[in-house]
Amino acid sequence: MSRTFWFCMKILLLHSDYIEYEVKGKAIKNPEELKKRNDRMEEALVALIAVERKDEKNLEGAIEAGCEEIEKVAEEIKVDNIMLYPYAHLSSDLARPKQAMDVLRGMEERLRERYNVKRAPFGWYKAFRISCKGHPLSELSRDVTPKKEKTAVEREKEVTSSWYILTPDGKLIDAEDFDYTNYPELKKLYDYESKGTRRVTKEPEHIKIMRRLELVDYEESSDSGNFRWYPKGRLIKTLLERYVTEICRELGGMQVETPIMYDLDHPALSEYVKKFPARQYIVRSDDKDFFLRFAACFGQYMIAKDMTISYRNLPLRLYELTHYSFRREQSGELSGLRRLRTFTMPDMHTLCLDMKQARDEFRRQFEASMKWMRSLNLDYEVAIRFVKDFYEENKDFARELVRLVGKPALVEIWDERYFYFVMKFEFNIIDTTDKASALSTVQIDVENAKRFGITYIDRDGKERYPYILHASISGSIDRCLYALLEREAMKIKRGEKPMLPLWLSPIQLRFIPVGKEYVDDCKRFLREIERISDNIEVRADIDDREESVPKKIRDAEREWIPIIIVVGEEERRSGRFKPRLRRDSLKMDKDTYSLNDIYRIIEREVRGYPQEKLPFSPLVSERARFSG
RNA sequence: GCCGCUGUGGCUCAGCUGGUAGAGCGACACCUUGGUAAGGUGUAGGUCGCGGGUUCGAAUCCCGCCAGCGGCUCCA
Repeated sequence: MSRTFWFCMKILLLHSDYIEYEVKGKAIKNPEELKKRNDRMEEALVALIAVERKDEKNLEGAIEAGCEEIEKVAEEIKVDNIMLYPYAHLSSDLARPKQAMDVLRGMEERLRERYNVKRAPFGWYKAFRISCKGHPLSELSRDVTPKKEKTAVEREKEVTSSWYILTPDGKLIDAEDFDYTNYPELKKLYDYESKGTRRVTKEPEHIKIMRRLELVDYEESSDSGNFRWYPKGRLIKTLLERYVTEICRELGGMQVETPIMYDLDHPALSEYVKKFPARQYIVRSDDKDFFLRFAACFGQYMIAKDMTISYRNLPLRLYELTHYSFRREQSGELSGLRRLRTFTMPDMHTLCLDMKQARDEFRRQFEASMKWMRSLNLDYEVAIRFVKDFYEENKDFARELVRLVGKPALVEIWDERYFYFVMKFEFNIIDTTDKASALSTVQIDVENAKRFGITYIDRDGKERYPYILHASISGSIDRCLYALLEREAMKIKRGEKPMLPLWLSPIQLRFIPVGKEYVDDCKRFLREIERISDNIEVRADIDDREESVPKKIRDAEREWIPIIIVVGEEERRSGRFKPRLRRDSLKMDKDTYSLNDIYRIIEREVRGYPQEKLPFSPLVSERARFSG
């Protein structure tokens, strides 16, 4: 089973008349400090112990389980004396010395509560003599599986969920009884979230599209779920990153940058990370293990705990674009741009004075997320999740959020809290295979301020723990591209032309000369557009290849280019054009367009969004192909 | 991670009751000098995912591995 880890400490138990040893010399570089060079114990249960590498993942658990085994035997054979004796030869996969010593010391301390305990020093060669009693119970070996703290996943399983639909007019309806006639996608979200079993499925459409459009591709020489981004894909990603960063800064986020890896042994971090075993990439450096961050939480907690914060400074927001976050998902869980092992995500943490302030900030961030989804022209389904008690106290707040989005939302209520938050929302998009994926999300965290020692000084001069909002306004940037492509793929199925929002289109405008003698005219038009634009970068290019006009139009259409202009004698003479406009909404009420009209169309669509130049030569003939 | 399916030129795929490879697109060259979704001809390009095995001989059969997709699981 993937989530069960057998941490094995090896113990050999001997019931002895006596044991004695004498230290001879160092066995490791930095052995334990010696208190005695030799020692002896009568009528002792001798525990020869090897702490294994796997025990390192849960030192406390190893100590506890190891002691339990020893106590069980001590009970049976009725001894009061226990000798703990480090004995490396029982294992070929030893823990590192520091960790092993910690375990042995921990066991000594705990056993001392009920027994006379001696412990042979760690890291020394010793001569020893044991007189074993030889009765049936006098020689036992044990593989010890430590006590394991329950993971969040396991705890979640014990929590029961209730599902409802909350309508904009404030009605909470059992999700099974809701009439989904006008909300087919909300039904898909509910089915996916609550039941999650599907039969007929195929590859999601975005995978072929992202490769065909030369946006993103697999990278076989890396680990699974680590992709390469071609210029057009990187351009889109850059624009998304810049825009979500703008939104977060407008919300008051102070942009910071934090390390991508953290010490696995850090007390507060490890306690937290342990709840998600085997979800991390581990990087080894000298003798230390580091895990790669799966969000920006840690870095920002570490900053926040060292800050001097007054109640007057709240709400206080730290923001970072995690380029990258790492989650070592199981191989079978990876899927195109939907689920990666390495991805980019904005992560903002807002420290709040009290629950009222937390709600106010939550609402602002909820609205910012709505703005984000609108900018990407994405339809989404809203899920809001609460711990039951918290919902009871915040019913009005729930209604308010649903009123803001103006459509019914899926509400999940947990009977108890299994994780760090009391409430969260997500905006989910439904893809071509009817799967739901979360994009924007905000959570109210009531636990981590205490765990990480994040405090502010209140009016009365006392230290208090703030509530912490975790916000990812866009969700994973990679996943946003997945969402864009999937939603366009659905349009293709309905017979509509796919198109990215103009501000994200790698090429917004293409000139197609009818013959090579018109390439110079196209260049002239291109310069003219550039001259007209002031703050806007119009991404325009020229298909100067020696191909037929229909062929070049076909290629431009297949690239989803929103505005295509054929240039020949007519256009050279008049300076007026008959553009192919991919969406009716781009059209103006006229037969022919001037360059100025074309510019105005683009400007209208991209104003207020980040601007980037064309990421390659404006001459199509000069560009190499990246993939199919 | 487990189970299933897939893996053949840059891309999409054919060939697979064993006799060492084909097409279309793309690239390149030439012809065509084009008016709103594929103009024509030709050329080059392949350790048939990787590693073993069976066989006189393996893209084809067997075993192992890797990768992709799907299902389970999972999604901090």
